[in-house]
Amino acid sequence: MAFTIRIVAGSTAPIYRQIVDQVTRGVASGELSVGESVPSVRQLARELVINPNTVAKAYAELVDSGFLETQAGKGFFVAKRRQVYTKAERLRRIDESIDQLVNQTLALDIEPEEIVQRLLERFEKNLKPASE
Amino acid sequence: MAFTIRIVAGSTAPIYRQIVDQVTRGVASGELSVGESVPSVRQLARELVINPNTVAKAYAELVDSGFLETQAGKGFFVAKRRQVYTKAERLRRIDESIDQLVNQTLALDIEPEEIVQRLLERFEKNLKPASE
Amino acid sequence: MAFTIRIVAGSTAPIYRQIVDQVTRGVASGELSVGESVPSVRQLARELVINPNTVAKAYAELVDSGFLETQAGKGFFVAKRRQVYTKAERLRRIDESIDQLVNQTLALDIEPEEIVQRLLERFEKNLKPASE
Amino acid sequence: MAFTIRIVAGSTAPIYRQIVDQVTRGVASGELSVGESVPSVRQLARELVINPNTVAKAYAELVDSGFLETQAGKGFFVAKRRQVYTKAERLRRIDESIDQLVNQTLALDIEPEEIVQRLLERFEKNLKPASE
DNA sequence: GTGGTCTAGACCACA
DNA sequence: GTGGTCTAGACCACC
Repeated sequence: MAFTIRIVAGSTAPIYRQIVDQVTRGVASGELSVGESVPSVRQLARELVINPNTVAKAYAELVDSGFLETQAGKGFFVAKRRQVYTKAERLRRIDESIDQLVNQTLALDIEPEEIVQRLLERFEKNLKPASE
Repeated sequence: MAFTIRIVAGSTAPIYRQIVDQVTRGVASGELSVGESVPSVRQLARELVINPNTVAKAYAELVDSGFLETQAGKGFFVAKRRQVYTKAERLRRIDESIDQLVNQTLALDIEPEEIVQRLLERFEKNLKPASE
Repeated sequence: MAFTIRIVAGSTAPIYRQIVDQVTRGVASGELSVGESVPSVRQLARELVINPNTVAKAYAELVDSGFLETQAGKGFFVAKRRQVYTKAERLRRIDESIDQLVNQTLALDIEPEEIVQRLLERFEKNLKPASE
Repeated sequence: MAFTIRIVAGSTAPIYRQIVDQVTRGVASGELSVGESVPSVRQLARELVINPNTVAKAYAELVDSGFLETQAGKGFFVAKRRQVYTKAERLRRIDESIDQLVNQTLALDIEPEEIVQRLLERFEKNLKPASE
């Protein structure tokens, strides 16, 4: 079964980010297993009707962050998971996102409980290998 | 003690965003009370060693979202708190922040439980008008 | 025929306001439909012979009030119509315009009846998707 | 009975505008009659705790638009009403305000009927010599 | 002194 | 090519 990636046109997230996120999730959820190949840059670009540069950029970032490996002439494969950022660096980055969420919660006058509930729902939806 | 704003150089958040967030927090936490003035555009720009336009952009956004009011020739003042956005619009905006947090969590391979815990800590710290 | 925007030099309204108003009308009248793109910041700036920042400021306001959406690197698009502001906030904003009209009417010594009549005419002209 | 002017601190309208508007209304409503004197610049500035320049500027505009006359060494008096703008010019100016109101009505998705009703209320309230 | 608007031009991220 | 951010500096209205 081929791993499929979908681009949401209207999304605020840039296309290359959407690709990165979906591959990341595929690996995290186990839908993509170590050693498995992902679509070639050109093929995925054709499928999604986007610029190959955009796919290449996404894959480059995935290689950089340790999710993919490239084998010259053969394509991209799911890498053995390794951490590229130190724990401290990862927490610093995630804390910026947490801060922003807390700020928005205050700014929009929403109950923290409501935020936590929505966050948990989102985590559940994204962690199970979607049947969709 | 005067209300102070600090810009973090290494942050991914743009300067004007950092100003918006900190004033928002100041108002939400009660550190800034209704009718109180905030530093003038030029003064804050001098303090932070940034361009006045950058401060003006941040303040304009705060006026639009109902946190500040302006009196031409006199300055910006903390506005009476009011609900500007519909519930649907507020959820739409908060969901963008939640999505970003979920994506980062997966991308950085951090346990959702850890995120939720950190978020709860942050809420506690920010919702009680800290002694700080 | 492409959607065109015109700037009136002698107007008291600032340029960016004129752009905001005309795009708003275009969307409200249906001349611009959902998903359609508006001229790029740079192109419109060239056409109107104004600074790109001025266009950007207008577009940013239109995004904030829910009329446009942005896709970085691709442009601005007409957003699906949604209610962004609470009823109270909308009345607060419209009352500012009403106040200004009443003040001008008194200052210019014009009969209120004449104002009401002109206003009604204007509503009729603008609310039916004109053949123009 | 002295003619009193009140300044609303939180208003978006500049102070000098508020003075101009209130004197204009006083004349239009008949509360101030031809030949009657208005408070001196210095006295009004003291009363309102504002800068005398601000009062002077307002009075200058009222003289310019024909509502007041000045008699050297004696003060300012309500002038015999005369029109300083041509009818066409007055309509052009008022039309800008009408346009803005129509735009806001479209932008905020408010029923024209509601606008007309609020406008009429406002006219009524402002035309009768307020007992307040 | 204050804010509001506009220009010119730079650098970056994204497609 | 697109938008997003920031700087530098101008001119105006208002206090």
